[in-house]
Amino acid sequence: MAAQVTCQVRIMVGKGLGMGPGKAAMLKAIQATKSINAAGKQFGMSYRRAWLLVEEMNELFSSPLVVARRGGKGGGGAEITPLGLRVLDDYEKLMRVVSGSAEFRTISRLLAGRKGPRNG
Amino acid sequence: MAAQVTCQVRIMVGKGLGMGPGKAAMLKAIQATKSINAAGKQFGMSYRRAWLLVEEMNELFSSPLVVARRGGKGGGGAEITPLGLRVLDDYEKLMRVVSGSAEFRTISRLLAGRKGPRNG
DNA sequence: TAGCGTTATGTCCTTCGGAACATAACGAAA
DNA sequence: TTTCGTTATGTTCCGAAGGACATAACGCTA
Repeated sequence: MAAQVTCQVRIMVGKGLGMGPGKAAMLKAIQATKSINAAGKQFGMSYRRAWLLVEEMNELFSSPLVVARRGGKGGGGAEITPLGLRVLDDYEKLMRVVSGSAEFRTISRLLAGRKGPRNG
Repeated sequence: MAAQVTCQVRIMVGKGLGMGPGKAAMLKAIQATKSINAAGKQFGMSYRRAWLLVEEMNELFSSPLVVARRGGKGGGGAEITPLGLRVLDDYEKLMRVVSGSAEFRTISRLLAGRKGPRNG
């Protein structure tokens, strides 16, 4: 069984990560679960790490991608803002552009046809 | 001064990195310098690390992307194979596709217009 | 044959990202 | 006012990745 060949796109701000697969997945999961905690758990991620990702995203853009409230019904929750939705949509479109490109398919084919079995 | 917004593409094989910015840069530098050692130094990289990158690439594809010889005139050297050249070309084309896409420009603009100054 | 610069490879050490754990704040509902 | 689940934040610990250092192999050239 050959390991799957996939691609990732990272948007860098200076030397740091602005937007990537992890943050995008986090946005999507928050959109679905309305909770930072629940979203993080979908990836086997500690709440702390999930929250730090959200914090990072919110700091990076001119206005937050995620708003959260604590206390109250269900203990609290979170949801993505219109800006968050827009960024998420654009990122996913970009992923489709790359995944569907002839260049990716070419490299992918070359990588898939390698010799021995590898981990992963 | 706003930090520069750039993008990276990573081709993953299973959980591991198949081709990315570092390996592509390494390929390009070897092509230019005909030396793993000299190529690595261009990025302030130890010879060991540079060689490990090459080793990894050669193992990943069905045939090597880089061939090296030791001893002889100049102590030895390295160069990229036709397959290496092809992979490098395709990767660079893919980078241009992403960099030139409307989606990247959109996210880039949103990131560039953020609040406080950041490191990087 | 001695010298030189590069490839090839092993070992130790440091650094850093993330995991694990702990704790406080919050506000609706019972 | 007690309970509950979530957000918010600090501290400590560990493993993996990379850097530093050491050494051998190699083959042309002088």
